[in-house]
Amino acid sequence: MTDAAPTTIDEFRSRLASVTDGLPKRLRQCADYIAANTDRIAVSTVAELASGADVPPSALMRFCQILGFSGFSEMQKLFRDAYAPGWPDYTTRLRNLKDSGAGSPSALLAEFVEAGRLSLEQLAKSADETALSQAVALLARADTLHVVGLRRAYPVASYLTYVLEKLAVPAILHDHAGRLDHRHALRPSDACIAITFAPYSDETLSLAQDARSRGLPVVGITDHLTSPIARLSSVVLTVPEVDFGAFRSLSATLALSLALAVAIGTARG
Amino acid sequence: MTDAAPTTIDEFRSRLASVTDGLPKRLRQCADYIAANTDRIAVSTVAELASGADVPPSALMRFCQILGFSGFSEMQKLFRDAYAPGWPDYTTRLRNLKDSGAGSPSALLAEFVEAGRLSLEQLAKSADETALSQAVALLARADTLHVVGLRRAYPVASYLTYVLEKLAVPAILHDHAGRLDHRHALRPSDACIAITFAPYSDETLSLAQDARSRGLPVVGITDHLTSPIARLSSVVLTVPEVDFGAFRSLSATLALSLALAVAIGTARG
DNA sequence: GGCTTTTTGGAATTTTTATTCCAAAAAGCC
DNA sequence: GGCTTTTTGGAATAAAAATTCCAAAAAGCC
Repeated sequence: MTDAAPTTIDEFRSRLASVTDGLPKRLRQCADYIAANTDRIAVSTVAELASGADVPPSALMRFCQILGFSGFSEMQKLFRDAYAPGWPDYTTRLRNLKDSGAGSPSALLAEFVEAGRLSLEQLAKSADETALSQAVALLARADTLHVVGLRRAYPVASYLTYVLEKLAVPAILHDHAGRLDHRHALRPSDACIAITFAPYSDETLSLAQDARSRGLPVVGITDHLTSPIARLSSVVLTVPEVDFGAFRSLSATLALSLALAVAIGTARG
Repeated sequence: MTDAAPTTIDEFRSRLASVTDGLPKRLRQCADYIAANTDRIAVSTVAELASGADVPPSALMRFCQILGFSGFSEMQKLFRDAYAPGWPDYTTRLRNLKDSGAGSPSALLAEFVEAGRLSLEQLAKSADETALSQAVALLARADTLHVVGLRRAYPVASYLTYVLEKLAVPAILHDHAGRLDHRHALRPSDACIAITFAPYSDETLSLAQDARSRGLPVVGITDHLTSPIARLSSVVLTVPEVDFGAFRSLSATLALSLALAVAIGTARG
């Protein structure tokens, strides 16, 4: 109760977690609200936070003291010092880039950077952890992984295959080079990763279909749960990719693919 | 002078820019300091900002009014409210993902998302606008673009080629499939884009060397100005890609490549 | 160089915000 | 059910911050 005040945000979080249980009703409301709105501490007043937590200001004051601070101000100082908004000089710079005129290379770069960043943020927010774990489990116990992705999904498919290979996971990239078809390489103990975005590529769907009818598990990486690949897949991973102009950044898709590959590599030991 | 107060941060910035010239000494100090520290407005007091700008608090108050606000508090409100969509649940969510245990798929995803985001931010901060414009100019007046990038640079090279093709810019991907070599396709009126990261691929360097000795302009996309591709290039674009584990996110490289491709497409009309 | 206008700094004031304290309510205990 | 302890809400107070105002200084003008 009279411990020293947390001096870092990580310390703050663990203190918060350790103190939350065994707190009376009102103080618990404070703890819950603060945990869910940690980011607003730096820019709010006691009254604002208290009303958000639906408690009187005095309750919130007491709560700050329970965490070890002398009062609200001391707690706020921690967050104000650490405050680095999602736009330090980064946003300023983006703005400068864009200001150099619509259509200029710099402005385009700014747009694509922004599209990539948004995609990644949305991925973090919307990623389905359960599906991801299922996909890893499924793919980790397969012998060989068959990766397919064409057109704009091709860079992802090729990188995924590259990383899998580096991790000593047997993987075949079905790239349709020379219209050669390796679908007879699909063995029942294998698994398939199919990547496709609207407009969905027939060749990709066809390979997934083939894998499915041979009894291979199929993991689909696509843009929506309504994508045609969904019906063919055992597990579907959706990626909310933000386009700029007609082109998608692929940042989110690559991040997801990398995570998938490394998780598979780890699971296989 | 008595315009309405800015209601968005963009508006704020342009107001600031338009008002800065023709301001007396002290007020100008305010303008400069605020422009450089916009991000701290939300979490500072008048006194703190004033002392940062090395002016008395009253000067800063006057400055707020010149911008159209009734006072400092109104200006601060703009930034405190706008802060909501910076980290709101995104950072919390990332944290949750990571908390699910080191090595878990979710934790890996969080790491790659973070690596990608950092890469993009650094790219925005460090991008060399001049070099980018030069590269676009050089590539826009070439007949055919020869794109080369192997191993981990291959996904980038392939996507770049895909996008160029979509934009009706003639492009050849030198993918070394079947060890076939297209270097005789290099014509003096063409140009070359070579992408390579440490450890630099010999084949990529060799093709760039060839292009150079035939008098083609070479644009290098690489990790450092000291990269071996730099000596072979007419223009070098560096990308500060953040790795996680042994693998790079490629987000920044792809964003840069996309911007390059679209700028070339636009410049060619 | 004197006069007018603009700019400046700081002290005084007002407003807002944080913090304390205590009586009432609730919860726990015998 | 009465007694003790804990928890709570709100009014009172203290502290801090924002804002105003004005006299002095500086700059501009004739």
